[in-house]
Amino acid sequence: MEEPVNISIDLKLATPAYRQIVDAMRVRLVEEDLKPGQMLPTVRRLAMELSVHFNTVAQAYRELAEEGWIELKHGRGAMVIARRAPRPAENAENSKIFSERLRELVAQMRASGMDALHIAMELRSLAQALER
Amino acid sequence: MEEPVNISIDLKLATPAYRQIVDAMRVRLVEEDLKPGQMLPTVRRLAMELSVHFNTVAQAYRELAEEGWIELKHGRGAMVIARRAPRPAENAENSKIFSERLRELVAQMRASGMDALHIAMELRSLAQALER
Amino acid sequence: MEEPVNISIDLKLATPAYRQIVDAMRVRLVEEDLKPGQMLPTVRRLAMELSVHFNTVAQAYRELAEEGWIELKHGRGAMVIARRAPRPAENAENSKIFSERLRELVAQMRASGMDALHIAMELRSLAQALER
Amino acid sequence: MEEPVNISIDLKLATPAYRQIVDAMRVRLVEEDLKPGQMLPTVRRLAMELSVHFNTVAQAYRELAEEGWIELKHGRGAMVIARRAPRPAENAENSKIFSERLRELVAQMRASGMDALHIAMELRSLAQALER
DNA sequence: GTGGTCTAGACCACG
DNA sequence: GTGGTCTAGACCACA
Repeated sequence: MEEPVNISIDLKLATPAYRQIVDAMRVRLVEEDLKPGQMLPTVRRLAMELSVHFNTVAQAYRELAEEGWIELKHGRGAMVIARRAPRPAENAENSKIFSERLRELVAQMRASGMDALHIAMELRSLAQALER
Repeated sequence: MEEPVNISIDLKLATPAYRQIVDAMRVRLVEEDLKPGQMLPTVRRLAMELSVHFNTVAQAYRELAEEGWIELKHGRGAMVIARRAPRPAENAENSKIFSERLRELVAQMRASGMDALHIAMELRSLAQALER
Repeated sequence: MEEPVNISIDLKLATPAYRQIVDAMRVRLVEEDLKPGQMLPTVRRLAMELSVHFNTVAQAYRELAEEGWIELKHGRGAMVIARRAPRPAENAENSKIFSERLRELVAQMRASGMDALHIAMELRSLAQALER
Repeated sequence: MEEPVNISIDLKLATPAYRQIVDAMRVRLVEEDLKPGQMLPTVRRLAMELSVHFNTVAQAYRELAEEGWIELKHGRGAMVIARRAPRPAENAENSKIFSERLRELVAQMRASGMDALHIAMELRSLAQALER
C-alpha cells in the first residue's frame, strides 16, 4: 500500500528544500498520482532518499497536512486523505495574485532566453491537460 | 523622458519586497512597456512611491542591472538599455526547471480552489500573447 | 452487570486515542454515570467497538486505574471502584494551572469564532450543574 | 512601541513549550492586552526571557501568524495585526468539540480534588467577563 | 518504529 | 540585527 513518491530536490537552488518537497508533492496530489488512502513513506525514509534531515521532511509533511492533503498519525505514518475543496470565496483575491505570478514566471522564462513559441507550446499543453 | 513605473507591491506577502519589484519590472521590460533609452525613477523616488526603504529599491535595481536590463549611472539614476539576448546554452537546463515551476504554480492554483477551466483560459491567453 | 460505556472517539483529532478514551470516561465517572461496582467492557471488546488497537484501550484503563477510578483484575476485566478523594494538598498548585487552562480554552473558543454570549451560556450551565 | 509579553511557561509540564507560548499569547490577544499595531519582542529576545531556544519561540510565532494574529516580517520583527474574524461556518462542528473539551476539563478539575463550588465560581466569573 | 519536540549552532535572506 | 532554513542528534509520546 505504500507508494514511492518519486520526487527529487536540488539543495543548490534558492528555494528551501522543504518548499521543494511540498511543491513537488502538491503537483502529484493535484494530478492524483497520489490518491486518498495511500500511505506515504515515513519522514525518516523519505529523508534518507532525498539526503536531507528528517526534520526537513517532517516540516514539509506538516505543511501538506495543514493544507489538508495528508494526515499525520502518531506512530502510524502519513496517509493521503480526501481533501475538502477550499471555498472559492477568497479566489477573487487569489486569482489576481496567481495570474500575476503566472505572468511574472513567463517573463522570467523569456528573460532567461527561452523561445517564446516554445513557452507558448508548454502553456497550451498545460491548458489542454486541465480541460480534460 | 522619465517613465512612471506603475508597479505596486504588497508588503504583507511572503515574497520579499525587492523580489516583487524585480519581478514586476521584469514583466514590463519583457513586454516592452519599458523600452531601451527610457529613464527610470531614482532609487529614492521609487522607494517613496512604494513606501519601502531605498536600500530595497537599490537592491532591486542592482539585480535588474545584473540581468542586463538597466544601467545604473552614479548620481544620474537608471536607464533601460538594449539587452543582449542571453545565450541559449543554459536553456536546456533552465527549461526543465521552469517547466516544473510552471506545473507547480498551476497545481497551487488548483489547490487554492481556482476553477480548472478558468486556469486553462488564462494559460491559453498567455500563450496567444507570446505567439504574436 | 456490565455497562455499555457509550463513548466515541475521533482518530482524526490531534488528541491521541488513549487520551480521548480517558477523558471521555473520566467525565462519565465524575458525573456518576458509571458507579462503583459496575463492570467495564473488556479491553478487547471496547477496542473493537472503538476500532482501535487493544493496547490503546489497555493504556487508557491503566491510566484510569492509576487515577483510582477503576480496578483491573487479571483475566476478569475492570471494575469501577469507590475512589478515595485525592487530598486537597496538591490543589493550591493545580488550581492555578487548571484556571489558566480554562482561560486558554475559552480564548481558543473565541478565537475559533464562537459567539462570546454562547460561550458564557455554556459556562453558566456547567456551573449550575456543579452547584446541584 | 514594543510591548512586554508577560507570559511564563513551565518546561516540566507535558504540554510542549511552543504550545504553552501560543496558548498564553492567544489569551492575551483575545483579551486585547496585545492590540493590533503593537510590536512583539523578537524571537531571540523572548527566547532568552523564557530560557528556551529561539527556534521554539519562532515556531510559536509562526503558529500565531498562521492563525492570523500576528505578522512576521523579515528583518523587521513581529507585529500584532487586526485579525479578520473566522467565519462561523465551521462552528457547528467546533462548538460541539469545544463543549466536550470544556466538560472534560471540568471533570479533570473535580477529579483532582478541586471543590465543585469553587469551580462553579470560576466558571461564572469567566462567563461574566464574556458578557461585558 | 512512528511522528513530535527541543536544543545547539551554522548559515542565509532581508531590510 | 531581524526572521528563516537546515543539520545533528537527544529524548519523548504514541500505537
